[in-house]
Amino acid sequence: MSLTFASWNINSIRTRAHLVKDWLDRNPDCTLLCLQEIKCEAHQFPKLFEEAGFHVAVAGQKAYNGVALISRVPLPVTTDHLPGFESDEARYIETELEEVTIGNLYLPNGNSGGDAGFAKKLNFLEALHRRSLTLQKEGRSFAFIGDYNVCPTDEDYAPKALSPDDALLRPESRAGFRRLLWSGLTDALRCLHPAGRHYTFWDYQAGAYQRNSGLRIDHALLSPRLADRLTGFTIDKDERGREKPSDHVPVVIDLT
DNA sequence: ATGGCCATACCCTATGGA
Repeated sequence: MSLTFASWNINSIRTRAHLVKDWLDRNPDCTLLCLQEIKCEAHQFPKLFEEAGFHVAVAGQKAYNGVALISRVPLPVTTDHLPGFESDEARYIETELEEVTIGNLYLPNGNSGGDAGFAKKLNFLEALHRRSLTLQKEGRSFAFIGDYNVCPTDEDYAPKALSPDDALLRPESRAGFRRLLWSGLTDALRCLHPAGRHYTFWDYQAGAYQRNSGLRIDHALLSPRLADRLTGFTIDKDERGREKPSDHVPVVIDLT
C-alpha cells in the first residue's frame, strides 16, 4: 500500500486558499495536506475545501499560528495539542491515516519574546521528543511533519541568509532536533539526499528566491519502520514563484 | 556597500515572522 502526504506553511490560509486548492487539484495522489500558519480561527477557515469534498480539521487561533489538516479521506483527530507543550498557542494537530500517526507541527520561531520566547521553542522540542518516545512505546508508526524553524546543520541555510546567533541556528535548537534523531527518527530529506542544499523557505525580502538565498526548515521525521517505506521527498519549489506566494513551499512524502 | 516584505489587528502603526 502506497501513501503520499504533504506539508505546507501557507502564511495565511484566507489569503492563499486558491493556491492550496489549485495545488491539491494538481496533486491528486496526495491523500493528506498538513498546513501551518493558517492565521485564523477554525470558524474562519475557508469553506471551499469541504464544499469540494475534502475533510478538514483545524487547530486555530486569532491572527497568529494555527495548523490544519486537509484530507481526501475521513480524519480522526487524536489530539489538537502537543502534550507537554506549556502554551495554548495552536501549533500541533495529530491524526491517523492508514495505521500511521501523523503529527502536524509548527514550532515557535524563538527570535521574539526574549529568553521566554526562546524557552518556548525548546519546550516544544522537548515535548515532541517525549511524544516520540510515547508513540514508539505504543508501537506506532508515525511521522512528525511541518515547520520546525530549525536549520539542522550549516548546509541547511544559504550563506548570510541568517545572522549567526539566530534562534533557527542556536546550538540548543539544533540539539533539540538531534535529540529527535537520536530517539530513532529519520530526517526524510537527508535519508534520500545525504548532502546538498535543499531549501524549503525563501524570505520575501531582498530577492531571496531569485538569489536562492533560502533555508531548509520544513522537515519530516519518520519512525523507524516508516522510514523503511520512504521512496520520495519532493520540495515543490515552483510554488514560490507564483503570484502572492507563501514564503514556504510544499514538501511531499512518498511511502511504499 | 546597502537595502530591499508581508499578514493581521478593530482604526494605522505595531508586532511577529525567519
